Amino acid sequence: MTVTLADVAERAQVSPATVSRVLNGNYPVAEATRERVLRAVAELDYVVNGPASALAAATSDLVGILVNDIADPFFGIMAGAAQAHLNTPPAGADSSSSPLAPVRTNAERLAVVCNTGGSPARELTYLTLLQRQRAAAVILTGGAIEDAEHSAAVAAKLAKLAAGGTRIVLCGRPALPSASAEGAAVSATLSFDNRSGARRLTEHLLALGHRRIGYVAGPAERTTTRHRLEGHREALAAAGVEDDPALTLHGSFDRATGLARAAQLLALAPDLTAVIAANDTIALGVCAAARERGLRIPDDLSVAGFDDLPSATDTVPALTTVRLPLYEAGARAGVLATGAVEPGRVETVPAELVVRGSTGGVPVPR
Amino acid sequence: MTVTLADVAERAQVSPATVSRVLNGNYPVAEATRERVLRAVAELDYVVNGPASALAAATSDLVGILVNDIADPFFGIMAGAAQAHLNTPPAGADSSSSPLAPVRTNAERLAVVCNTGGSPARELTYLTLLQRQRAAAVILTGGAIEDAEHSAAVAAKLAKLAAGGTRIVLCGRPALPSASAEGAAVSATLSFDNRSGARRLTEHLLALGHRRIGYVAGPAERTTTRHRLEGHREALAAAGVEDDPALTLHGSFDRATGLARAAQLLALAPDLTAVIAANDTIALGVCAAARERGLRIPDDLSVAGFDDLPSATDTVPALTTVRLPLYEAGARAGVLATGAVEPGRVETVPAELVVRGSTGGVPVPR
DNA sequence: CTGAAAGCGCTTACAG
DNA sequence: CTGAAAGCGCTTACAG
Repeated sequence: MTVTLADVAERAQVSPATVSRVLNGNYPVAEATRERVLRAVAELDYVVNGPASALAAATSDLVGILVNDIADPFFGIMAGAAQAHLNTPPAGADSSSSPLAPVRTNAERLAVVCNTGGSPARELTYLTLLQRQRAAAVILTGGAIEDAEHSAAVAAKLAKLAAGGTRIVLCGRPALPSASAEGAAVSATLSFDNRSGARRLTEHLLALGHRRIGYVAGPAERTTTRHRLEGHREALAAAGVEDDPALTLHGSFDRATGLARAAQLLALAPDLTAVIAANDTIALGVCAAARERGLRIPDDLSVAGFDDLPSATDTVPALTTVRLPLYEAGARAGVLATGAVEPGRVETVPAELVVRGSTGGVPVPR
Repeated sequence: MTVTLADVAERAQVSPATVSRVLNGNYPVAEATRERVLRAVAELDYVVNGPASALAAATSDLVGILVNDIADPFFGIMAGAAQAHLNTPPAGADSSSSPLAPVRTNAERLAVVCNTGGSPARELTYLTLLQRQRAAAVILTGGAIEDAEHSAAVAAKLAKLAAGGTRIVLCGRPALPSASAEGAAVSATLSFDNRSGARRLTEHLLALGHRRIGYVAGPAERTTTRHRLEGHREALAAAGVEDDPALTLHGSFDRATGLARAAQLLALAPDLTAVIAANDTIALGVCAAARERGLRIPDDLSVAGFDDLPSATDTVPALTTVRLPLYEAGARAGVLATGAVEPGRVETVPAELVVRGSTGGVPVPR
């Protein structure tokens, strides 16, 4: 019923092998033959059978992109950028004029975004599914879960994936120990400089005179949460400011957390003059909590976020935050997932302080 | 090198056929045999070869979700919901206790999100790639491009996909003519009631006394754009209010469009008392433009959006908008993509007016 | 309940 | 430059 390669071969009066060669462009084929085959392909509206091709060639063109939350633009921006750069020709190559250029409509890599929803189990499940599909590459985005057992399971899975020829790229996730077998399996790591960014943000607040600073952190078990919190604490320690544990509250990386935790913090410690959110989305909730309490930003309360998502400029005033070049990082991850890199490469993505209107001086006591 | 089903069979002292049966749980197997096989699977850390399995069984468990912009939560919310409901057991089934329950870690469907970026060519490319993978289902989300040639190409492709056994679900996209072969190929359509929602929104503004209403529309060639605009115009016509073509400007569904177009509108027609944005993201840009011009919302200018994204409540004041149950719609699409439905089903997703602080009475002339 | 065997639709040495 | 043939790793009637 479905048209197969054999049908094309018959119509073009050549062997299946020749059709395969024309389609893949990996062997020389006489121009006249080539044209005959292409005409037959067009006439029969032939579409390669992906599984059969993947089985025979022992490779596939599937690239999996794992994200923690697909509804969060933090991940959407990275995933979209990665996907857009998966088929970027290596610089200098001019495939359009090469006589061996593959002609498949399907020469393109299929970038697929897999949403773990932050669940360790689903992360592993997706990795297995991608392993099963013999994916060409896997890009893991965002922070990792810090649970010894889970980390070991992921590392082991990545090593197996790599052993099977799948390229692994970490984007926004700390590098695995490079000495370990698992670390060596990772093709490339783009690690975000969360710690430095967070430190600079807190230094900014300290410079403005703030001493009582609330902190709404993300899930306790994520690397992103820990690194940002550590940067914050480093800055406090360096300035000799007490780090009151009661001023740090954990939650999810979402608006609801910001709203709830900020409300708690403000009720608990009315002397707070600033609240730092672990990311911009949480910061939106913090701003909402401040509004509910009738606090003006930044006159009564300074608020800051992290990431510099597009929404950071939609609050009034706009959010002071730490900019992470998410699009650029995602794009780079896409290139690394396909290009030829010597494994084990680690690049640090810089985090830049962006001061806007939501932070200001310490309110004068009334 | 990689462990195959034959290796498992050898270790478990059974035939490959038996291993396959245990793994798929589609044939009765003696309990003792079953256990032996499972032990061998675990010991060898066996992972099914997806392509081989798909080739032999002539099916795959890939489900493609096409989105126009993965960085936009409008799509992220739907895609995430769909993905989360792809493996929902049909109501009433209790698979956990069935002795025939498949034991593959990989029984799950692999939901993959494909980002077209709004490009017609990429939409077609992805459909071909999914066809090539013999996808179990394809969910197309968001508005369609209204270009006769492209529409025909998509419809033809969908018909072929369906002929190959792929289930097709449209979510947030108008139904194809049900009489046509292509329409019949679509398993289910969830069409958003954009027109009514838009009409109700404009009626709300008219009831507040607004007569000069600007409109920042989406891309001219998308169904979503057209339907929302038609609803707006219906309301104007019904109220006998002139529809000044100069007050409608087109752009993309993004913040930058809202900012630029609103600035143009306000410069062009300073007598505007309200601006409607085709979606919430555009509305954020409209609000920014109003701020830049020193206009207070809603005292000087009423602003409204569409979709009721989470960000709609982060503006100050919160955005009046039209709520689309995106999560619910995506979840339903996920269920329809896997469950057994008689093809051709069409469901309308209601759009509900949500009045918040960004719209108010007409400003008193000063 | 289990096995032997054919077949799914490609790709790729191996010859020529 | 082209073809015949083996093989990729599964699944599934067909027998028993």
